[in-house]
Amino acid sequence: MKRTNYCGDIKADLIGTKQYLCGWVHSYRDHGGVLFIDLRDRTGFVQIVIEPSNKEAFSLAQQFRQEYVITVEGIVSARKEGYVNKNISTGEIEVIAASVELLNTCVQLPFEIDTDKNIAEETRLKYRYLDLRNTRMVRNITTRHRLAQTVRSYFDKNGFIEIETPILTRSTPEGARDYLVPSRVHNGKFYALPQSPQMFKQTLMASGIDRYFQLARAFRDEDLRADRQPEHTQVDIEMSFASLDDIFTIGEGMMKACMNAVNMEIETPFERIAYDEVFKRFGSDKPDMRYGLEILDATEIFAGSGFKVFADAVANGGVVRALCAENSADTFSRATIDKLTELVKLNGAKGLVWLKFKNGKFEGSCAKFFSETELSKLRQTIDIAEGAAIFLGTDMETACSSFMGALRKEIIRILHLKPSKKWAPLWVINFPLLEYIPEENRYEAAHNPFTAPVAQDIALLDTDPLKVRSYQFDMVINGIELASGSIRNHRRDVQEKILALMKHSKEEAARRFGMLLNALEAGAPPHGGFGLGFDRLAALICGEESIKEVIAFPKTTAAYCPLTESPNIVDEIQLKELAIKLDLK
RNA sequence: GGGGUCAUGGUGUAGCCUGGUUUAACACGCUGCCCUGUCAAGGCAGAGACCGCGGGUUCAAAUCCCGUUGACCCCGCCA
Repeated sequence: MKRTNYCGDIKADLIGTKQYLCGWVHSYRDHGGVLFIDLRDRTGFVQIVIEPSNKEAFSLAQQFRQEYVITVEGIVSARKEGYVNKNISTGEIEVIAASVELLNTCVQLPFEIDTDKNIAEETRLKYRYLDLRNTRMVRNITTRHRLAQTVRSYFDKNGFIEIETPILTRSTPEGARDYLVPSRVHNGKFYALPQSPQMFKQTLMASGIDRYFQLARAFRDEDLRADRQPEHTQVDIEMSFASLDDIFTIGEGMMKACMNAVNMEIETPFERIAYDEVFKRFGSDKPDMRYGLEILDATEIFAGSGFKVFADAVANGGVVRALCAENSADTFSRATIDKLTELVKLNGAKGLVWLKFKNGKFEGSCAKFFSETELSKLRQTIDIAEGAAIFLGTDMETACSSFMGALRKEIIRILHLKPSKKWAPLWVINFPLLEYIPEENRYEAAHNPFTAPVAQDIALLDTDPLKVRSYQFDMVINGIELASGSIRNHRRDVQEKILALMKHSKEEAARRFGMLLNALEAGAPPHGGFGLGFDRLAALICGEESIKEVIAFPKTTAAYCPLTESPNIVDEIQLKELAIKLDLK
C-alpha cells in the first residue's frame, strides 16, 4: 500500500511533505481554471488543488464526479492568507496535486453523503453502504468499536476469560419466542438461537472458569421498537464467589473505563435504591434520575377527607400520591391538563386531581372539596411554593405509582426540565423474586428464574413466596435499563424449589434446564453476574435515540433487512432436505 | 394482535381539506456549457415522477371512498 496518511490527519505539521492519499470525491469544484476536490475517507477530508499547469492531472480530474474513488499524490502546502477555512479541521492546509488516478466511478446516488438530512430510514438501510459513509455513522460505528475494545481490555485486566458460547442451541420455550433453526441431520428437530448465554455461563462457573465474559449476540423473535432488534449484543459476564458489591464494583469500573475511552466522565460508586423505594418515589423501575420531581405521599392527609374519592380509596387500603411541579401553574392550561388526564387514564388511573397555588391560594377543579386543614397540611408536607401546579392521584399503591410515574415523565417533557447532570446512574436492588399469576395459579420469576433469594428469606419460599426478596438488580442510567443481573442459585435444591413454585415439575425442569441443574449439583460455586445491552450503551454514549444508529446492519421494525432482502424464500430442495412442508396462510 | 403517522422525479418536500387552466411545483442531486481561489462554490441551459399497489365514485381523481402492501412510532409482548 502506497498510502502515506489518512485525509483527516493532514495537518499543518505536514506542510512541505509529499503525501499519497486515497479516498472518495466528497465535493468537486471546477473553477474553469483551478479545480478543487475535497478528498474524503473515514477520518475526514482534505482539500486537493489541481492546477491547469499540471496538464495530465487536470484533464483526468475534470472527469471526476461525486463519490468517485481516486488517489492523489501531492505536496502539503499552507493555504494563502485569506483562504484558510476555520470551519474544517484541515482548513489551514491543502494538497497541491502532482498526479491523480481514478480507481472507480460511481453511479448517481439515492442521497448525498453528509449533506442530505431526513432521508427515510428505509432508504438509508437499503443503501447502508452509502449511509455508513456519513460522518455521523462513521463516528457511531468507530465509537462502538472503541467501546468494544475497552470492554475487552477491561475484563481481561480484571482476570475475566472471554469464551464464545454456542449460537445453535436448545429451545427453551419460555419468555421470548425463540428463533428456530431446523436440523438436516435430525429431521423434525430444531436448534434455537440463544436469547442469552445464561445457562452456558452458569455452567462455566461450575467448570471453575471463575470469571467469564463475552460480547454475546442474543436473539429474540418478538416485535421490535426503537431500542429493540431481533438480534442484539450484550456484554455478558459472570463471576464466582462474588458478592453483589463485587459485581457492582466490576460493573461500575467497566462503565468508567468506557466513558473515559471516549473522553467522558461518570461518577462512581452508583447510587443504590431498593426496587420498592424507586417505584414509590419515581413510579418506575427505571427512573430518569437526572430530574428531581419525586412522587410524594399524601395518603395521611386525605384519610377521612370530605373529598369522597380520596377518603374512600384510603379507607380501602389505597394511597394518595402527589407530584408538585414548581413555577408551572401557568404552563398547565386546561387543555394540557386534559391531555395529562388522558395519559394517566391510559395507564390505569380513573382520574387526575389538579391544584394550582397562586396568590397564596389553591385553585383547581376539586379545590373546594378540600378543607383548609387538608390544604395547609398538603402545603407543608410537600413544600408547595407560589406558582406550583400539583397533581394528585389515588389507587392501590402499585397502580397509583405506575400512572404517577407516567405522569412524572410527561411533566418533565412538557416543562423541558433541565437535567441536573449528564449521567444519572443507579443500581436498583432488592427486586422481588416472584410474581403471582392468578389465572394460572402459579408464580413467575419477576426477572430471571435463576436468581437466588436473599438468604434470610429462603424459609419464606414455603410460607409466603411473594415476600421473598432476591439478589436481582438492574443498572439504570438516565432512565434506560442498561444492565440486568443477579446472584444465582448455586444449589440444585433451591433452584428446583423455585422452579416448582413456577409450576415446573421435576421432570419438566430436568428436561428444560437439565444441563444447568446437573452442573449445579456437581459442585457449582456461588456465582453471579449481569448482561448489559451493548447497543443501548453505544446509543447512550453516542447520544442516539435509536439503537439502529449504532448497529452497522440493523433490521426494520418488521424484522426485515432491506439491504440483503432477508428473510427470503428458500429452494424447494432445501426444504426437502429439512423435511419441511410449508402451509402458508 | 391493537392504535397513530406516512407513501408524489435519484433524494427531501409542496400540491390533496375546497376534484377540472398543473404541460404535477420547489430545493438538492444529475447532464452539458462558461468561469483561476472555492470550500453547502457561482452563472446559463437541460433531462428526469402520471403521484405505493388494486378497485370504486365522477363527464373528470395525485386530490373523494373502500381495500391492500410497506415504513416509522407507541400499546400488548420482550422470564
